[in-house]
Amino acid sequence: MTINISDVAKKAGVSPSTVSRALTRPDLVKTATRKKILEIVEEMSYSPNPLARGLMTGKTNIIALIIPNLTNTYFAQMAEGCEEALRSKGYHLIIGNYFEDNTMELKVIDAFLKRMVDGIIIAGSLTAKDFQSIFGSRTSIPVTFVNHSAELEYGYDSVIADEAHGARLACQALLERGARKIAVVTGPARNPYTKRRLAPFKKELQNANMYLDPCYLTEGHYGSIYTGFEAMSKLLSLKEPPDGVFAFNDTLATGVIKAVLSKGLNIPKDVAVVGFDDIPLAPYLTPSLTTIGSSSFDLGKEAAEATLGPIGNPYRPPSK
Amino acid sequence: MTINISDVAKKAGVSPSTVSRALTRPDLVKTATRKKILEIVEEMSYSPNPLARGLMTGKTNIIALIIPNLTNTYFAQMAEGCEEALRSKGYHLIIGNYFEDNTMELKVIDAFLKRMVDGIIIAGSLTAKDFQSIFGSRTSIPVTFVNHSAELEYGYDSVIADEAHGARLACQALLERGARKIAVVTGPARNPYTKRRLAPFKKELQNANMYLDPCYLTEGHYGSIYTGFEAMSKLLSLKEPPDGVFAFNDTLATGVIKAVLSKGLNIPKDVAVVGFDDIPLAPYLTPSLTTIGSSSFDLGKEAAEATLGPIGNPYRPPSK
DNA sequence: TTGTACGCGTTATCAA
DNA sequence: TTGATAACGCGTACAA
Repeated sequence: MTINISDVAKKAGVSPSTVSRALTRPDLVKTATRKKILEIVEEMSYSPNPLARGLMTGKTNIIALIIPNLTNTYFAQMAEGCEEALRSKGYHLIIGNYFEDNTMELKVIDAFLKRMVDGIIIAGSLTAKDFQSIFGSRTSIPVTFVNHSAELEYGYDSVIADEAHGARLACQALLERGARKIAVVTGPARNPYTKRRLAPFKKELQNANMYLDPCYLTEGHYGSIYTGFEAMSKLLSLKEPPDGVFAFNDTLATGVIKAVLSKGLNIPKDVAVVGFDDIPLAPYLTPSLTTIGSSSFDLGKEAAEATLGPIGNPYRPPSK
Repeated sequence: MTINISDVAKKAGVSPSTVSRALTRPDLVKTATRKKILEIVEEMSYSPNPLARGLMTGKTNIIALIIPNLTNTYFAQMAEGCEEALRSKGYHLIIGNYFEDNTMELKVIDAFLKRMVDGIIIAGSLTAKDFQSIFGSRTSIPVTFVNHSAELEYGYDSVIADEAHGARLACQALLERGARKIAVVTGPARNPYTKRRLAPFKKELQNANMYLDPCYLTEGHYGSIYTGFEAMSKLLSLKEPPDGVFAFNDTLATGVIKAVLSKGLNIPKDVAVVGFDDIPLAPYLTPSLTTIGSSSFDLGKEAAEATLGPIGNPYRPPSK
């Protein structure tokens, strides 16, 4: 049926092992033989069966990415970053979208461990601590956490955006625009993104001798524009509405802007709005959304590279 | 190291083949033995090595999705639809994003064929005809085309949105809003999406005794908000600017809106804008974008189901 | 530098 | 209904 290594060997007048070597460790094969073998490989357009190869090496050349959803451009970009980095090294990206359902997140990871992926990138809600206690005994493949800060102590790699810096910049941006009654629309309080953005933001406010009034602290959901709309609507109905808002991601910010405009207010004259993350849409929202970047594409790329790091790349990537 | 089928067999006091049967075709095994085997499987938390299994069966339980990018929510939703459908049947989705580069599209498909995926879903620029002539001889796995209309004749499945209907609705929506000088911002002229939307739109215009003035026919790129902005800016600088615009997807529409507003014009009073696709962001753009739906999530789901159809599902999906 | 022989973990075949 | 044996296609000791 499909052509295999012995077919090539026969045609080249060598043994299968020599073909194998010519493909995986060319330096072990005499130049002449190697050249001939590679020619025939080309000619017959042979390519090694990855399943058989995997069975021997214990590798699948597949990396899994765990994310809450794909329609949030933040994660879509991250996936693109992963894919680009992986492909250049002959690896493939398998998607583990858990649709914002934490129970499903565990099932998805479980399935990937069974599937024997070569590495896992977790940009989800699971912490290294929990991963350790749930899956730790079952695997020794590299796991990289994205945007979880304290994972190193558990022996996992971690790639994080400098969110503290971003949060401080966001605060400064609002102050520069003259905002004095500053509110925030955060994601869920227990979410690590939220924590890492809120604390430095508050601290920066204090540096300016201000503080975050508790009634200006509202909460939405990172995946839902609507919750941003709701939160901002509430803020605007206060007897003393804010004149500056920091939305904790651009999804929320989109809802915030909608709420402001639907009350007939002007941005940034009446209310200044600053978001986080840098989805490509941002500059085209009307009015333009001021956003603090934390390129998720780069984050994904770095996570992929970190994951491949310990694995190395024993086989040449599919040439051509 | 990792536990295998003989370990289970030994503990259960049966042969490996019986364990295999108990797992893959339970009806061939006596109830008592099966029950005992499954218990032990559970107890040892054994799960079959997918590589070895694949080597025997010739299946990987992986389906590839070919798309131009992931940051366009249209395709992100499609991927989500695919993944949901696949996971429920024990399959996995591997991402083939070709970053809008048609040369890369071919390489990506080539890589997947080598990887021995069980099926391919192509939502890209490649037509069935070209796929046939380039890869036809190399594979017998099911291939499903998304939004390419004339693929059946080449023996491939095809899932398409009813774009003609959508285009007609878009036209009607503009007319109802009183638009009489109607322009379009299309994607690339040779793109199949463009073709399938443009013709019916023109025809519907004719039904209203109007026609599409060539100078109102502008072209952008489906992946770029900015080209929509540019195209619309051009239209607005005509001595007789349009009072209604059909943008061929919501990415373009976003740019179009930005262009209109930046000229100080009002939507929909001065210019009515209608888009295509139904990205979740649309209702939150300001002003709201009128959009004709063609749910890409469902499209992806249906494509996945069509792809699995001929494959069937010989193994029970990873239980629990 | 190359070939032989074996093993990776599973399913398929066939006989019992 | 079950077990023994032979594949699947490859990489790797080991010997030559």
